[in-house]
Amino acid sequence: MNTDPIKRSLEAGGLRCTPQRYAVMAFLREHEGHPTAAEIFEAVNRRCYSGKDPRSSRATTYNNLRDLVEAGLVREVAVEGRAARFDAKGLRNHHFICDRCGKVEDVEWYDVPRPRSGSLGKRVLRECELIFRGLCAKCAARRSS
Amino acid sequence: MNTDPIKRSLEAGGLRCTPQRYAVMAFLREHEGHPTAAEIFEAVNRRCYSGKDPRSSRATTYNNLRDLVEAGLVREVAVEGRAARFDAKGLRNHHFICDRCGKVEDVEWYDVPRPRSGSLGKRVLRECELIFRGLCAKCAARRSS
DNA sequence: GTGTCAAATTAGACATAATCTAATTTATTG
DNA sequence: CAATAAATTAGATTATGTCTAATTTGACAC
Repeated sequence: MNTDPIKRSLEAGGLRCTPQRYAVMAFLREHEGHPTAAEIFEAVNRRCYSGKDPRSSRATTYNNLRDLVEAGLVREVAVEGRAARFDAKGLRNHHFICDRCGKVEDVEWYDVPRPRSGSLGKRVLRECELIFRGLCAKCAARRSS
Repeated sequence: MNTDPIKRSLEAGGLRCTPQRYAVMAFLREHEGHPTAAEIFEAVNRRCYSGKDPRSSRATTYNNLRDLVEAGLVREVAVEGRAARFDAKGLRNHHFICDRCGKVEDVEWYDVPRPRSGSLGKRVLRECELIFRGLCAKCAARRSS
């Protein structure tokens, strides 16, 4: 009986369940932050997520991230900066980006009022995310010291 | 008498007013979209914004974009995708990102209700931007054809 | 358990985006 | 005009991401 949630979500997304994909999903699900592809690549090669030899090539990690994003299982986080960042598509979050250190933190989701009628013209709205900016708790504490 | 707004804004930001910087600011102020650094580099080398030889090296364009962002005169737009995108810090906008074609469009600003008390913990909030996602007018029209 | 086969992986080459470096130029100021 | 720190430069370098052809493999049918 197939009860593993990662395996089920891959299959639901039309993707084969390979050890490399499993490792990426497992890492993103237990990792709190928003890692870059390089961080994900290093992680899946450092620790065994799937019980098998975890080695994965860089191209595979990039390919898999793209496939998982397209399948809706992983989301790329909209942040400034050089490298793309990812998180597993669990609960939706808003994000807080620190002006000083650049850290991206999850903020509990709440629904945002839609823009007033006509504001979006003929666009079709799917989602509305908030990006908060300011100083994270750590940088705010440093500034007032 | 120094009345040029670009020159004044550079000086207010603590930066020397060089022809290369002037050209970047001028381009971003009149450009509606959110160009990449490569597009900015090509533009400032294609057309004379400052009345002088517009040539600028790639490193200079990148250096200047970084300095202008740090000085608060230009903002990097938070979007997914490979290359950073920029706009001049004029009127604040929200953004609409198309799921299909990736285009980033400005949406007229309105203030968003702040998150409920305690939600942000000890962070210091400066700004709250909305990112809308869905289909742009063009892609929405194509889909229903 | 075996065979099939399309999906996926691989390793390294390649492409794109962005940064670094040391020498040189220049904007600003006195 | 001279001084000087800020800025520019050109190309090397690094970081990020993609491509390619050969090989492997997950899932399925039998």
